[in-house]
Amino acid sequence: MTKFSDLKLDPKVLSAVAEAGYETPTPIQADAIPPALEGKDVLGIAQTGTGKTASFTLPMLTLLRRGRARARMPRSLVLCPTRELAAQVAENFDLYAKNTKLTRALLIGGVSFGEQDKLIDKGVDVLIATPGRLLDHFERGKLILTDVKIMVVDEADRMLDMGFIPDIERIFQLTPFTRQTLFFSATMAPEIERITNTFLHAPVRVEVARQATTGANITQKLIEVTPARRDQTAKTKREVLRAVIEGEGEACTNAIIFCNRKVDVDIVSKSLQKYGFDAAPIHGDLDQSQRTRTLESFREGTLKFLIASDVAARGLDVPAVSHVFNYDLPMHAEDYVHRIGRTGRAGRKGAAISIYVPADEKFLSGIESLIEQPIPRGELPEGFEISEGAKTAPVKRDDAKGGRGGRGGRSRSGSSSNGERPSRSRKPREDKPQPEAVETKAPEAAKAPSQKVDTPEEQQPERKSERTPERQAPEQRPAAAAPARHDANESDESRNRRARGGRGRRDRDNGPNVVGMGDHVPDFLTRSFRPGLIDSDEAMSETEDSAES
DNA sequence: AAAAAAC
Repeated sequence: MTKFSDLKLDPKVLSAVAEAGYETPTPIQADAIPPALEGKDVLGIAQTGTGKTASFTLPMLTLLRRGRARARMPRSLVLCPTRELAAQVAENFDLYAKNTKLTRALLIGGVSFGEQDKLIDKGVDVLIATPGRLLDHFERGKLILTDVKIMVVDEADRMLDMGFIPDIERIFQLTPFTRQTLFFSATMAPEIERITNTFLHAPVRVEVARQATTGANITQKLIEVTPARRDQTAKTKREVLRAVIEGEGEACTNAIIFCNRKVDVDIVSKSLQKYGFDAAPIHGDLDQSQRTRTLESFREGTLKFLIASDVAARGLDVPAVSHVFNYDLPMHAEDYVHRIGRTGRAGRKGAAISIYVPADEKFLSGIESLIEQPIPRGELPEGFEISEGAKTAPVKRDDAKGGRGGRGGRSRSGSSSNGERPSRSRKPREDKPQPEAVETKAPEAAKAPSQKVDTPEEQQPERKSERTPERQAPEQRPAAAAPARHDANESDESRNRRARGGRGRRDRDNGPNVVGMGDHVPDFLTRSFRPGLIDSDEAMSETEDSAES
């Protein structure tokens, strides 16, 4: 069997590989490294998790050992679709270059130019970049690409998905025709084919068998959920998520929870935090520094639950994730494979549990036909019912918590988006028998305290002095205690809701009184609800709105 | 139909 030592790598590079504990190359490494070392173009068709990064890093370093970088003229270029992937490649580079004097710069967005400029000016051997920032540097005249000897395109199909192909073509054209190109893609879409035909010269095609789409060591499960009412879908899914996580118990050492939308990443993350889970969000709208920090702590194991958009679906190397949860089924079947591929890596066991609602039917059938098998249906842990079980909320209710539960159930009705007043002025439950509506609300409120009701309070002690959280259902607290970023979401949502129907409805209900209501509103609010922060904030803004209209 | 990436 081939060893790294058989591969004609530079001794300094080889020693770093050995020091990192690697002896035997993966198939793609064994196949791609030799032609790359010969200076040939390589077209690698491989998924992430196959050892792709080293398959271009090691030959690059070896080839670059001859020669030196000149100011502003990098000698090689690695392009990645996301900042995190670029950072990861940079880490790999550091690892394997540590015994050499080769230098690199990481050019990604979201961070200041200063440091990057400095490195470029000094001259680096390798630029690792996302396309936008690279072109930005170029357009500012900071960067000369005519000395690029080796160019790597990583995750080309994802670049395609993300609309980067024009940028990639442009960058290709800025580099010398004589460069060596190493090009990696998980699939060969027609557009990818076209690019490779245009920019690669007689490439050696290296293909690793498609990852068993669903690694045998990954246990998959699908939890079917039918929410009681469509407008409760999100809340129900959060309940189910918590139940499923808790159902996994100790087996779940850490997990990535995927959502399709950034806003849901924030909401789910915040919701889990509120229930005492060690959770943090990651998606493209967050500060790069926060993204980096969050990912770092997740890797270190100090963060247990990473709530993620598909920014984290592919390529992120987090060695030991015990679980992947799909809060949303991905819309693209491919992404399902990528997402669950975050667990069960390196031969470890993994579990992938997905939440399914009827609206996901299209996505599910796409996934199941891609992986050529049905995802085994699972059940919710004890206390929950599924399938027809319109409400997945537990039917049982802990009497000891009765008072709190009842109260929580009531105040929760509109708490999640500050929609108290609109929903309150709505004709009560005209579409539902009242008892049922009550029943769907009370159980969660009752269940929540039985879980970790005290934890959120411990986590947010600074709020205690301002309000009386112990009298409020957990679901209600965070809106006030939430970080500013999320508050913005919440208030947007509530603003929209008011704009759409809340106020209109109330106008109908209350007639002209509404307009002149400003001074009276606080009174009715204080009588009907706890005068918490949420309510008074809401009262303020709505009062102002009303006064203007 | 959504996310990601430049400022």
